[in-house]
Amino acid sequence: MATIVDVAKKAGVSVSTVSYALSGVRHISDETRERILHVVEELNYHPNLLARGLINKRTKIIALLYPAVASDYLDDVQLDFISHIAKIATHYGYGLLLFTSPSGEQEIMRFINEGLIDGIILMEVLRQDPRVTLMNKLGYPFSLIGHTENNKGISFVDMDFYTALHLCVEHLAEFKHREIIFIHSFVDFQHSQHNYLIESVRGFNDAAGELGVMGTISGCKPTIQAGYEIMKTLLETQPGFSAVIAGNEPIYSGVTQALIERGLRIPKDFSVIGLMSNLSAEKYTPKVTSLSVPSSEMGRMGAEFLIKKLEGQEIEPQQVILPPQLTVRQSTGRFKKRI
Amino acid sequence: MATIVDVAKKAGVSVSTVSYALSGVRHISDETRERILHVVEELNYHPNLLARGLINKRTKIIALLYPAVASDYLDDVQLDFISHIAKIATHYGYGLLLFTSPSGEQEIMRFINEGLIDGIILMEVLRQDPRVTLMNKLGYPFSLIGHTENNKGISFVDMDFYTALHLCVEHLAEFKHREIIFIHSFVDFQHSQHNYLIESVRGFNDAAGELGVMGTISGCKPTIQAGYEIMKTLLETQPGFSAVIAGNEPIYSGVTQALIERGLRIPKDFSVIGLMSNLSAEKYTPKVTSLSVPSSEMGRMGAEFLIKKLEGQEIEPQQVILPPQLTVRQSTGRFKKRI
DNA sequence: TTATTTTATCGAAAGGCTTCGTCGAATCCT
DNA sequence: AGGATTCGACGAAGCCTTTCGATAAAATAA
Repeated sequence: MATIVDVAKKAGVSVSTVSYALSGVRHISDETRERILHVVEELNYHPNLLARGLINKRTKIIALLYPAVASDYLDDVQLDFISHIAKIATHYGYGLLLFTSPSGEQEIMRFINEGLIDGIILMEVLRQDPRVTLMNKLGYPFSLIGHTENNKGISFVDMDFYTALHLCVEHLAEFKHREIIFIHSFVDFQHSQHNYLIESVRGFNDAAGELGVMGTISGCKPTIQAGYEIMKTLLETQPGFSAVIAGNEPIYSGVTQALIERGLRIPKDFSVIGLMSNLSAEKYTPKVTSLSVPSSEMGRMGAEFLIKKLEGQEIEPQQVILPPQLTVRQSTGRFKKRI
Repeated sequence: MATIVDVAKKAGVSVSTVSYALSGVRHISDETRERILHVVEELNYHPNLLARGLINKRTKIIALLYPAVASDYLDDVQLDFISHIAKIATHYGYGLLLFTSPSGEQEIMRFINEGLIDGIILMEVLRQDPRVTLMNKLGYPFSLIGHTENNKGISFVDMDFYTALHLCVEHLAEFKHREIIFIHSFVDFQHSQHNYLIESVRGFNDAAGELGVMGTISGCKPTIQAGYEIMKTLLETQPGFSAVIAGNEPIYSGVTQALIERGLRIPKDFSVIGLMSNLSAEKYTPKVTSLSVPSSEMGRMGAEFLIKKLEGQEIEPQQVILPPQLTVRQSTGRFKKRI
């Protein structure tokens, strides 16, 4: 592996000259530069990033702390975030380091102190997130996918979940549904500090109130099985409802399975809206009327906000809350009394 | 950010003493060590990974070169690989750097020469892969998900795609299907060097020959739309067939949509096997009889093979070809003449 | 008691790069 | 022509660790 010394020797110049020739920080005569560049090519020289990082305190590596999911897998939306963040990072010449988000602040401190990472993108942010508080205090560069309660000086991108659920209810109300159930995914809602959950619930309740429909909220683990079971129970215990908003893809799938088992057809007998990616929504038959998180957009922005901050291009924090988009496909229809 | 010098000063010892106290390479008296450890705690000191890496030539970072898919998204199986590799890496204290696989060998050389990465995991390997040749020549640590033609000295994990497709055909033949179509995903099959594709096709053809069924091979882009269109065409031009093996999830989805549009029911009128993850297979109604790549297993092994090599635990190359597993669910059934 | 080994710690080099200060040579000005 | 600039390139310091060789003190052996 060739070092800068090798290049300098072979080109018959000093080490610093090589450095300047490559960085352009100081002027080097055309002739010398050409010669150096030639040797660089010849030896396939690439500056050692460790040595360079040791000096600039910049590594061009950012970290994505993604949620350590209980179910051991990431859902379609989260994966969309990740792949788009990776794409943007690569595009800007950054490496993306993947870590399951540590619970403790200690762990975060370690990452930061080890000097390997220029900045952090955080997912699954809580309303009051100790990780955010910590990084803010340390003045460490980061951006959020999601947001906290107090966002002063923080760059983030999120979706407006309040309006999102409002839209869903509106859509169903237009189809004359009078009893709607929102099955969201949660672990422990009572203590949940996830902003998107709280906002979703608020939007759902407000819309139901405003539009005079009866809205019920239910929740289960984000698995097909759980969605299936809760839906089966609901069909027995709550005879009046005719529409469901499924909080994510597995739940949607479980819900439909319970419906089909009951002989209920979508959308003739029953309407279902799914919160899932557009790609997932197209996979089902009937295609799913879906409220899709603009994950590619959010991933892109989350990454760009951080990178721009690192490059010193943006000093003002960037805060974006994207509008939700309801795509009406074929899983929702006009209300018909259940038999 | 505290450095080792700060620790040394505060503890009243030399820098090297601190280093030894922390690494345990040389003995340091209990008393001194305690004192140092205490200061370390106090200052929240963490060794700078860059400085350390500059010396040991080890960074505890591995890179995953994942395929740069044209369709701009990764499918369920690939995502499964990635999330499991990330998990294992974290578990062993390694960071996982994500890169879309560079086409050129130049790019790979750059990664290696920059000294940031200890080893590489390669996905979407070709039969004769220049990247593999290169890394072999350089003696650079790597492992493969998939394998090449000549695997001497290479660690890899793969699935037996020959047997996989053989199993699929067997299953359909048992149900008396006499005309089967295998729709795989490809970009340019003529020049494809993907081992899994070649093996799949071979397994399909051999099985068809042995079992006396008529096997046709078709291919399209891995999108729902493409699957839908090719299936629609096939239904018109090739009246006799009653079963399809869909090469991946979007194709499966497109195929089913074309069938439903034609009024053909699964599995009553038509059988479909999907090559997809078990999780995806469970999402559909009817649940999909699927040939699932053991992606979690493969991701785990791919990562472990590399890490063990890096840690010097395994000198012998590890080569594993996992058996395919056909899970019979509800999308396949006994042959019935199409009307 | 002197010589020898062991123990506990220190100082300095090395790893590869960037950057600051410097200096000789070439160019300019008056 | 002599002094002031500019140009082109060099040497050395510094970033933070690890590690090798060395040293003084303590413990053991003769």
